[in-house]
Amino acid sequence: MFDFTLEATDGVARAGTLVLPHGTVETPAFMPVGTNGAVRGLSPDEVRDAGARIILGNTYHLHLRPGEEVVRALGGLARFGRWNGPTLTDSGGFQVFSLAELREITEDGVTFRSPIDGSLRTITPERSMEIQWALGADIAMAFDHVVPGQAGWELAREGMERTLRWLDRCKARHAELVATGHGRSDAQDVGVGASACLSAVPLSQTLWPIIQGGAHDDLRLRSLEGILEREPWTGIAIGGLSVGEPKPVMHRVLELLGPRLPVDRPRYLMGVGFPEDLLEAIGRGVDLFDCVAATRNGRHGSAWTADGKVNIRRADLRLSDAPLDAECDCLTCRTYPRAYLRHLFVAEEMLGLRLLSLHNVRFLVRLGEQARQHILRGTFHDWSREWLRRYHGKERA
RNA sequence: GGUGGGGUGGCCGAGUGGCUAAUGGCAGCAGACUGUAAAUCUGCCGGGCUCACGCUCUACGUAGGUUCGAAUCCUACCCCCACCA
Repeated sequence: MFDFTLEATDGVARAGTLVLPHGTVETPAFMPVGTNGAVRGLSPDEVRDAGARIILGNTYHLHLRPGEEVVRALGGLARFGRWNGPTLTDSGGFQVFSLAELREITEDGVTFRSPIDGSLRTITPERSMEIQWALGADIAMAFDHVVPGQAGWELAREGMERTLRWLDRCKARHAELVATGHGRSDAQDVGVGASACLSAVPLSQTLWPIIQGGAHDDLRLRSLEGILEREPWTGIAIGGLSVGEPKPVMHRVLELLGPRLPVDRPRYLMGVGFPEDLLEAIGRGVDLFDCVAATRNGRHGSAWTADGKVNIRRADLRLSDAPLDAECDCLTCRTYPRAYLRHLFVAEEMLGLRLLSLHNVRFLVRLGEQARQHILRGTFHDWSREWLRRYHGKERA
C-alpha cells in the first residue's frame, strides 16, 4: 500500500515513483492545495486534467467544517469529493503559524479561535492524528509547531523541540489508530444509495514527520537527528520554510539536509512554492511540494509563464490575442487569448479566477513533469539553469 | 412667470472663511501574495519639474467684489432640478 522507488538521480536531483493506497505519484511532483477538500475554484476533473496526482486537505479546516465525521461517513477525503486519488492532509500545524493572533500554544496542544464562528477549538497531537485518520488521507502529517522565518534561535529551538515531543505523541496515537482500525473510512461503512457504487479503497495511512528548526543550521540538524532516532518513516517533510526567511536561507537549509536525508524515502518541502523555488529545491534533492500560490495568485490575477510572472489585469494586454503562455498545454492557454482573460478579471467574472488557477496549477505540475524527464535523462541541471535564466530574464512576457 | 434647492477634480459625492490640490466611494494605473481567516491586500491617482523630500502652475458653473486670506461670504449672469401657476 505504500512504496517509494528511486528511479534516477541527476546530481542531487531525484526522480522516483510513489505508490499510495489511492494511486501512484511520479516525482518530483507538485501537489495542489485543497484546504477544504477542494482545490479552490477547480473541479476534481480539472485538477486531474491538469496532471495533478495528489492533493492536500487541511485537518484544521475540515475538522471545523464539515467535521471529520462527515468526511469519514462519506468514505474519506478521496471519495467525499470524488477526487478518488491520493491525498495528503496537513496536520493543522501550519495554522499555529498562520493564525498566530488567534491561538494559544501549550505543551498539550494548541487552542485556536475558529475563524468561522469564533469558538475555541483545541488540537493536540493526538487529536490531529484522530482527525486525519478519520479524514482518511493516504499521508498524514505530524502536528508541528511552525515559527516565523525570522524567529531567533531560542524561539526556533522551542518550536523544533516541541515538534519532536509532539512527534512521539503523534506516532503513538497514529500507531494505535492503524492497529485497531477504529474509525477507518472505508466506503463499506457507508453504503449510501447510489454513491455506494464507487469501489471502496481499504484505508491504510502513513505518517510523515516534519523537520523544523527555523533558519538555524544546528537546530535543523538536531531536528533531523531526532526524527531519524524515531524511525521508521516512509517519508520525511521539511517544514518551516517559505515563512518569511530570505531565499538564501531556504537554499542553505536544503543543502544542509539534502545529503543527510535517507535516499530511499521521499522528501516533501512543505508550502513551497513558486516556480523558481521548485527548481531550486528539486536541484537540492526535494521530491514533493505543495503551495497555495498557484490558486491564490491565480485568483488574484497573477499567472506564471516561461518568461516570468504576468499580471493579467495589465492595461497593455487589452488587445492581446496571444495565449497566456504559448508553451503551456493547459485548457486556458489552448483556448483563450490574454485579452479575454484580462477582460474576465476586470469584469470580475469568476471564470477568470478559475482559468488562471487552472493554468498556474498546470504550470507547476508540468514543471515537475519536465524536471522529472530531465533528471531521467541526466540533463536536469543545465535545463534548470537555462529555465531560471529565461524566467528571471524578462519579467514581462 | 413665481417659489425653493443646486452647480466641486473622469463619474458619484463630502466640505461651507485659513489645517484644502480639496474626506469618501467608483473608474483608472501599478504591485504584492509560498503546508489558504485572502475572488484578498497595498501604493498611485489635476498639470509640469523631481528617484524622493519638495517646488510650481491651474483648479470647486461664469464674471466681478469683500477679506491679510474664499470652493466656502456678497453681486450679477448662465445652467440644472423640484413644486406652484
